[in-house]
Amino acid sequence: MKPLPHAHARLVEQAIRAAQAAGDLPLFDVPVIEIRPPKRSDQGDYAAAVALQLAKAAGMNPFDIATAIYKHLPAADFIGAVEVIKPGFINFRLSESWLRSQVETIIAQGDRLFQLDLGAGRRAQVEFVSANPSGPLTVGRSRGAVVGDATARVLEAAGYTVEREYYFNNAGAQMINLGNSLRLRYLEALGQPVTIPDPDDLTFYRGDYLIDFAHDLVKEQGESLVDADWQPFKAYAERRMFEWIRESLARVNIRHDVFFNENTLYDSGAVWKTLDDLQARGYLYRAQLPEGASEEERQDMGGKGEAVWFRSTALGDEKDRVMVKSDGTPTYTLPDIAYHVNKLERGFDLLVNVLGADHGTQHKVVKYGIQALGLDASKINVIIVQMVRAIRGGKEVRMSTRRGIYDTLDDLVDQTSPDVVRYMLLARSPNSHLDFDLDLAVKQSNDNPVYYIQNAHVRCAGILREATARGLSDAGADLALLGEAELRFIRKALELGEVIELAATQLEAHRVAFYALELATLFHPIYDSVRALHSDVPTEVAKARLRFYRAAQIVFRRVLTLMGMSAPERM
RNA sequence: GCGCUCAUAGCUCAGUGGAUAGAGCAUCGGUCUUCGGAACCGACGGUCGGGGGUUCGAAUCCCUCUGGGCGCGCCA
Repeated sequence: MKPLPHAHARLVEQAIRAAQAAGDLPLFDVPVIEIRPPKRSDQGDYAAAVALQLAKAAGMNPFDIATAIYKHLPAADFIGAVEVIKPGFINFRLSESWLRSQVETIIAQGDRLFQLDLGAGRRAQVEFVSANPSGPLTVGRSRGAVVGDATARVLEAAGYTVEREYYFNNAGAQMINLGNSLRLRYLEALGQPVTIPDPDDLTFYRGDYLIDFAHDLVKEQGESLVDADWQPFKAYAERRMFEWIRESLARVNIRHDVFFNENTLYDSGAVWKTLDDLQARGYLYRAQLPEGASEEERQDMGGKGEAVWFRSTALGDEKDRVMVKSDGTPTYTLPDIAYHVNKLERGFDLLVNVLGADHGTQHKVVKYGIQALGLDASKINVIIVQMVRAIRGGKEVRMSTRRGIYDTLDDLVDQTSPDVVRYMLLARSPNSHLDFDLDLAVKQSNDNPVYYIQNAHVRCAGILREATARGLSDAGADLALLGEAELRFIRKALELGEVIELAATQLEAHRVAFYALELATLFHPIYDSVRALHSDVPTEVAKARLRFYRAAQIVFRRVLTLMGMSAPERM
């Protein structure tokens, strides 16, 4: 099954060429033809504005162009009627008999409904979450998690082979800080005199979970670690956090295929090789200050030793970036570039990074790095997910993992449900900010679009269950008995193809969430009036309607699954 | 100050240069001999932040102003 706009567009394109050949239209390059459902149903099921766009190129008035296209339009089984309207719109209406037949098509497709082949089996990788394992997964991070997973699902539906990857960021200073923080808590748990740093000391992680870890560690290791440095503590904290984050993600139905460990980039030498390659291409220099540093910067940054700088300004960056600090250790950016080199080496055709807004600059530098190495940076696509602001009691809760202030995904799931959380975090354009009112989320979780959508599925399942109990089968139903309301739903259901295509090509998985709500909004009134098992309904009509509900159930299940949500049989 | 991003109904938000800008929630008023009820119907609610521009056509593109968020580290 292909999205219907393509099918229409092909007809229009053929018509334009035929009209040109016949001399009804002048010669011009045929543009990409956009077909879409109009806002109002009396304007047809699909409409083309191509004649208006062509007016200038063709030197004709739009209505005459539309008429010429109409005249040469080939026949097609899915087309019912075509109209040319005032300024030059061409409005298509789907054939009713064809629509009826789509009920069987939908049932036959089942869980592969609108499984597209845009990806043609090419390999895509979606990297998301990729949080430092320094604290539990926050609500803010969870947004990227949900968006990332939904994007992966949409790409799968579009025909890509998708890998979900978590870049496990376990090298670097923050993890050492984490190890040191746990070490303090460990000594504290042993009753040794320790001074817990004050809240402004951001090298100390103050979350209570480290206190729990410390007590567990005492149970497991006793006093054997009193003289140890940060290393065993880092390793322990990392392992525990890793398990925790993975469990939290699993609760909302998110599972990564690959956990890519930053340390391996060091172990394999990839980090230093990337540095050498940048050097060989002439993009590095050693200096205390970046080239062209201002007097101000000289004063701010003077006194430090020589660092290795990446001349990213040569590629359009606003300033050069440090790759190796004056103490000889790399910044985060260098392994990140090495990581993306690694991704490209693994042969993915499409790379998607889901990042928080606070990493908005970082990915640009990585791209400059990839470019500097002569690799194809255009394969790297970035979804910037804007920040989530948590609101509680009408006030903003400033979140900070280091300070130990945060709302976790676990808390939210505990208070609502995995499906509610997924939907709330998905049903929003990624680049719009999200104010998450936690009180409201909990309070309204029973009066939520999520249940409205799921209830559509429940109702379909329920009626089919009841039909089975009554010994009524929908096999061989006469779909000619379906009414206008049912066909209206089928029309909308067939838009799923376009939704998947747009969501995949534009990397906008939230479209699925809004579409699902529209579909449910259309469904419930139909369900209310189109009865199947009522005693007034003749058996043949009942069978046709049951067939319709079977198709509807498949559509809802497909849509819910695309969002990573459950499709319950009962509620 | 610079960069990115956002501003659409009371609230939370959709809206791929097309025709009369849409949902959910809230509010108000109805439906329901319950069968399948987390349901249905209706009403209220808009200078698409302000101002210019491009276009046959702008919520959508460009400029500018205002107001939020994020970034601007030899942190990650």
